[in-house]
Amino acid sequence: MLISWQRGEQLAPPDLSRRERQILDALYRARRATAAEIREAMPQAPSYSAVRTLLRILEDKGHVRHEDDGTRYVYVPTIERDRAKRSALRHVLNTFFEGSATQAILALLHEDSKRLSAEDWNRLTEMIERARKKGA
Amino acid sequence: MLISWQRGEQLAPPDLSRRERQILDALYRARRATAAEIREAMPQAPSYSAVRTLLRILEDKGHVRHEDDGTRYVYVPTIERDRAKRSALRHVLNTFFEGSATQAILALLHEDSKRLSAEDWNRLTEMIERARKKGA
DNA sequence: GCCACGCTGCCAAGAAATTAGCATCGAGAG
DNA sequence: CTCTCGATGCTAATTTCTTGGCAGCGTGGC
Repeated sequence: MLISWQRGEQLAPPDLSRRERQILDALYRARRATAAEIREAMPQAPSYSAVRTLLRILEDKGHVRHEDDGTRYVYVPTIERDRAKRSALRHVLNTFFEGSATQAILALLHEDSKRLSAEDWNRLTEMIERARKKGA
Repeated sequence: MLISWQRGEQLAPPDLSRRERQILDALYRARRATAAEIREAMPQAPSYSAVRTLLRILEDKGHVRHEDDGTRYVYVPTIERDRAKRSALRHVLNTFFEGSATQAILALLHEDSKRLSAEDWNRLTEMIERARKKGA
């Protein structure tokens, strides 16, 4: 059997440990936050001290930087949200959708169809039209 | 600042180590594969022996099972692809799209708009219509 | 000035993950 | 039957992660 990876991409081992990933994800979600805030946002959070250590490590590895806010640090991801976003999407696409955005969209629709309002649907259709023109 | 997690979900620490995730992902991509095949599909792969060990651990943890194929093992994820798929999507949604499928779809369209054929677009529109009716 | 508080820096122990190596076993060829 | 090959089971050692703890520093209250 042949297992192929699509496009030379986040194929590399994540380079982040489990906890590091968890923290980085929380940070992406928050966009910017202090160690304490991140910790609060984490279920089954490790100690405050641990979070700080991990943030320091993430900073070493270049995934995160901090800004001084008075006496404390506010952390921010270094890789732009947008790039990280696309990378994450692509990873899911490659793992579960054979790299096909269309398939993924279908899954998303299926997942959320009950929650969407009429207005959402209209916006969606509109979005597609716009994207279609842009792409063509 | 308040960082909120949406829906009680994969919030738990992944419970899988970096390597375990990597291997499980490869397996989801392949749908079924032997240790050797998985290893070949991994960039910066560890030794064959390591891959086997990790598969055994994944089996212990219940994420994977194996079937005998003659003299060797073929591994398969135990959690249905579909469920894993949804879980992965939701995670990305929560991390980068504020839980909004619509936003994610927009990103996917943006990402792929150049690659889609006219036929793809039609199918997409059709999909939306169908999902819309089904949801309503 | 002096203390309490909130935060940071650093470190070293303990736990977990990761790896390689070796012993084994069964199938098939000669 | 016997040897070889390809696979597996297991385990011990190493590396990396993860954690808590403690010292230090600046700010604000009293």
